[in-house]
Amino acid sequence: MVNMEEFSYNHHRKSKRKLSVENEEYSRSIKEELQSPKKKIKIEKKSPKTPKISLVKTEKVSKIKVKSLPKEEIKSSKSIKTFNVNYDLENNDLVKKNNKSKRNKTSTSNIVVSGSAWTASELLSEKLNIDVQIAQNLVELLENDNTIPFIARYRRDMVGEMTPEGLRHAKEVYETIKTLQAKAVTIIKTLSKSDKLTDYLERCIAGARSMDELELIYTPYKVGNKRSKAEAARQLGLEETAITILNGTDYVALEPLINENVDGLKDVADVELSIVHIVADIISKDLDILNFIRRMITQECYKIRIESSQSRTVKSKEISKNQNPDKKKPDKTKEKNQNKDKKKQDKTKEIDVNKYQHYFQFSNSIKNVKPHQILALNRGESQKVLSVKIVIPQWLIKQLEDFCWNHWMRNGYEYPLRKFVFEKSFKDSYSRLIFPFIARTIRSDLNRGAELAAIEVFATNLKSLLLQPPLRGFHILGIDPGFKNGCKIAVITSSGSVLDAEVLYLHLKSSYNVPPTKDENARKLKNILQKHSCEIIALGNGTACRETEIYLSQLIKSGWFRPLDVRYTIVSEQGASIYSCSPEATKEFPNLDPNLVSAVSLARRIQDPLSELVKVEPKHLGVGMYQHDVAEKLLSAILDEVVSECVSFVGVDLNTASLSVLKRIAGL
DNA sequence: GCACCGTCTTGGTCTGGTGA
DNA sequence: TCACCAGACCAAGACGGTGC
Repeated sequence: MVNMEEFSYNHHRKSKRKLSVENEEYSRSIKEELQSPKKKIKIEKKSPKTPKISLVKTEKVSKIKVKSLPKEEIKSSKSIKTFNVNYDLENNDLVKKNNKSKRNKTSTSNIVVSGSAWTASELLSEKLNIDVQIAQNLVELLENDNTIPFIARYRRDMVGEMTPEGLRHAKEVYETIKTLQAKAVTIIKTLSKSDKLTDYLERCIAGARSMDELELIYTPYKVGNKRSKAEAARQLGLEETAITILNGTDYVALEPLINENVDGLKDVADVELSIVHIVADIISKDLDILNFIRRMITQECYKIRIESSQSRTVKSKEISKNQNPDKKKPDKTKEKNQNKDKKKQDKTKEIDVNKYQHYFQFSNSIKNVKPHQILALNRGESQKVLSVKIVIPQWLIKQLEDFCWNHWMRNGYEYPLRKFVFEKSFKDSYSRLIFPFIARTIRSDLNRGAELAAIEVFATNLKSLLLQPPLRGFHILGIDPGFKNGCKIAVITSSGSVLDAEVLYLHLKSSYNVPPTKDENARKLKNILQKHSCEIIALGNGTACRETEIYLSQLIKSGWFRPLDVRYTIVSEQGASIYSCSPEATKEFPNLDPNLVSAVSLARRIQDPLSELVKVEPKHLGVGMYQHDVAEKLLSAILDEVVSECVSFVGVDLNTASLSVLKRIAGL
């Protein structure tokens, strides 16, 4: 039997919604009233948009009025009892007791009323634990398309001196709230179209404070898939029988239902199977079960594991590699399968399978698994190298089964058929519906968390990169190294204008005995540096970087550049070539070869990193973890904000700033 | 702003292969 | 033969682009 206390619902709003002891009896009776289909609830809405709803107790419990009231009044009034029942421990108890009186109903009637309706600013204030007024200001600012850097810099007083990081988090929460609102509207529309919407249900939907909660309320009302087994069984007219068996309201015999001319009703086994499909469907969509599962995932996350192994495709590829083709002649069926697998294997052909070696026998609890591991597993899975699965311990499955048993089987007539159908249905429901649902929920939760973590890492790295200290007041020579096409070099002034640009071959020749000082290219390099009094070299870190570095260090060691004191530094080339071919670069350097533009860009990257790096799209700067696996839209939105934030932080000289920098100024 | 279309994602189910 | 598993398939909805 399930110990309900183990599953006390650790909800962040628990304190707000907890059912007070003095209200328990009252709430129970209200709940029974609400669940009774015969009695109607009178609803009075003062504001047509977002009514604040509370249930007002009158003399007779059967008369319940829903009234719109100011928040303070709701809090202070003793005569008015707010109806804040939800899925916590007390409530589960409540639901159990109510079940006795509602055995004949299907699970869809068992809806638990949520908190009162809310406005975006109220929910934002609640979720972020900030003042309602600040939340309201924030919502207004965001609604008016003010960017995070702008708010952080010029509207700080309105948002309680929030940091840019805090504002970004607040914006994310606000976006979620907006999505929640939109989803609630869609659900209400859908339900009203199918005539399933009641005032009560509408309030529940409007009061849902998270996607999970909304999903829980909506799930029992989702239209079944026409192709599903349960729907097919319902088409045979077996739903009523299935519900009677599940609730145990009567003895049922299957023989009278047999019809030899109809598929699914041909014999007792057929009828039984169809009933099992319906019961399995009811179990998987029951609100209390879904609620239990959600708590199970939250509270037992240390016990639920995510595991990965080599995919079958990779395994079979390895086996076929090791096997001697002459030794065994493949039979026809195997040949057919091999052809089928060949396509899949081709996909993994070019992927370095060994990259995923750490994940060939990977196992971790979903609580402890790291975001980068989730992203790696996802990538491995999408490349068909890994197969990832969620593992739920047997005892947890047993607990779920016990919960289901207590939910339906504790009451009603006991007879072997009922017991048999329930056991079979639970097995079917778990394997076909519940487990895939749990796995999907866990994976999507983990993915969401991992994506956010990856974006956060990206944003932090980008910020550090952009805020590197500049090296002002020097002439700088940039080198974009290369073998076949030579090293592209460019000298810039202290203000970034191009003085000289050409191609030299700055690496040791095949005959290593020839010192670089005897090389014509070394002489040319020396002349350029002396001509422009340039002592700093920015060397790109791409192809031929090491060879060019050796060449330069040998020249410096031998005192080749004297009397100049030449030094070099290695600069990241990420995005430089993309920028050099962009329309912006063509506009800036109309007469310069794009290859030489990248050398200019490298020199500018150490002279004024921020001004140069803002010209490149943040995602091309290569400072992110699994950046190609996260939602591109969200990533670019956040990175754009980080860039604006950095530009605002450093400040801009309007007379000299490029268009790319001016575009990033907050508020412009 | 709206309708339309194609593409992608998600949820649910089925099918066929594998190994005990 | 059966249970289990991976992958394929399908339907519905979401989303983005395009044209009016």
